[in-house]
Amino acid sequence: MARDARTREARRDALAESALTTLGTLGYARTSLREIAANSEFSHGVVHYYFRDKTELITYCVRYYKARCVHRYDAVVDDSRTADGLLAAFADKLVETLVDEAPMHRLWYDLRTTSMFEEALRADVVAIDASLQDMVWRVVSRYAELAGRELVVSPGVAYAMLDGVFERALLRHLAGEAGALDELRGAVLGALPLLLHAG
Amino acid sequence: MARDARTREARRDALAESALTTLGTLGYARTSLREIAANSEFSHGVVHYYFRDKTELITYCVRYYKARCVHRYDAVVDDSRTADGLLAAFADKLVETLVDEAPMHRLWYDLRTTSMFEEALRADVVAIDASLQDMVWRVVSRYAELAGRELVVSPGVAYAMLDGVFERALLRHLAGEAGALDELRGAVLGALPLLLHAG
DNA sequence: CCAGAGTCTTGACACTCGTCAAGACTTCGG
DNA sequence: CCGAAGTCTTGACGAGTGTCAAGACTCTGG
Repeated sequence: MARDARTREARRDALAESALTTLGTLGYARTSLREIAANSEFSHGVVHYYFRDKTELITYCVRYYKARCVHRYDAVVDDSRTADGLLAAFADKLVETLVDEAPMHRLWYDLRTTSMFEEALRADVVAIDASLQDMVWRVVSRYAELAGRELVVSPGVAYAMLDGVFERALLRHLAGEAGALDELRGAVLGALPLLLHAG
Repeated sequence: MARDARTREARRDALAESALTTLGTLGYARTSLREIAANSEFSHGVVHYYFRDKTELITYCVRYYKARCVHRYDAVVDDSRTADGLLAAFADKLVETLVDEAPMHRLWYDLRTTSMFEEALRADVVAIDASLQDMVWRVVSRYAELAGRELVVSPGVAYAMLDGVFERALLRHLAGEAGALDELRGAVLGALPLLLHAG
């Protein structure tokens, strides 16, 4: 009989979970449906039972991924009581997530870059990028508020700069460069104050 | 008879040229040797006459690409006589190259991201990244010199921040967002002064 | 308990890929 | 002008891909 819609959604999520694991390991281009299925408890044919095609699965994954990462630093914002405390906590959290979720982060950069070539991904990537920008802006603007000073950059520029620093750290970390994590922490501690108005 | 070694090198360069065009259009993952050959005056089999395998061709392309882009802003550095003049010229040049060579830039980001998954690319990517960092540092340090002030960021951080801003602008430009170019120019004009010591 | 709807597996399809071998074409020294 | 060395094309191969259809399995309502 018709299975509960909730169960069906659970199956889709389970496949998305396996897909994200595979994508984080192999990257977007080298991930096949058979490999995703092999990393799950199902066979390769079942994918087309729950998803129309590969694109729909990937898109579903991307949204699934987004939902669980855009509030990663909210606790830092809520719990910090001083500008310096927020800054230190944010830097530490960035380092932590870079290490703990390196595959997911490189997957995100992979998807974002791929969207420069494949229009099918573009809309979702742009939406996630905006969410990440908001996430960063919550941190940065709270930081300015605690410091009692104005910000001299727009949300987009603040996000772009921090993202550039993070992407570089991820690349170096994955390349096995030992100093990458400390450089990330130091870069954030040094860079965020620059975004505040001198007065 | 044995063809001139110079001619052989010219063939390799011609293939690299076609490969770069194709890579810039389709991206690393979707570029096949047949497609590269189709964009050249040769047939698909000739690739293995001049290159051992696909990896060697790609690697050759990457080095070929690097050689012609890492001195892109040297004229800006050499010709500018004031800090503000250098800043404006640099911002304009960034916008210009983003527009004129968008496919090459997205290819670079594609290769860099792919190197997070494929170790074969990593060494070359790290080398190019270092060259780009040097290129940016030549601009930034000359800017500080002309301004008569010290820089408060390391070469790595300066590069990462500018690169983040540029990558974001490229993404938005390719997505058809009209304001991307002006935002890039404005971001650079606003951000570089922040890297100078206040005193 | 059993018929049937729902779920999942298996195997096949058409296609593309990198690679390579066989041979045709080109060029040039003798 | 001929033969050989160099250059290039053609066609094939095995592997891997997304997709889908046919059937086996599972579970539940009557």
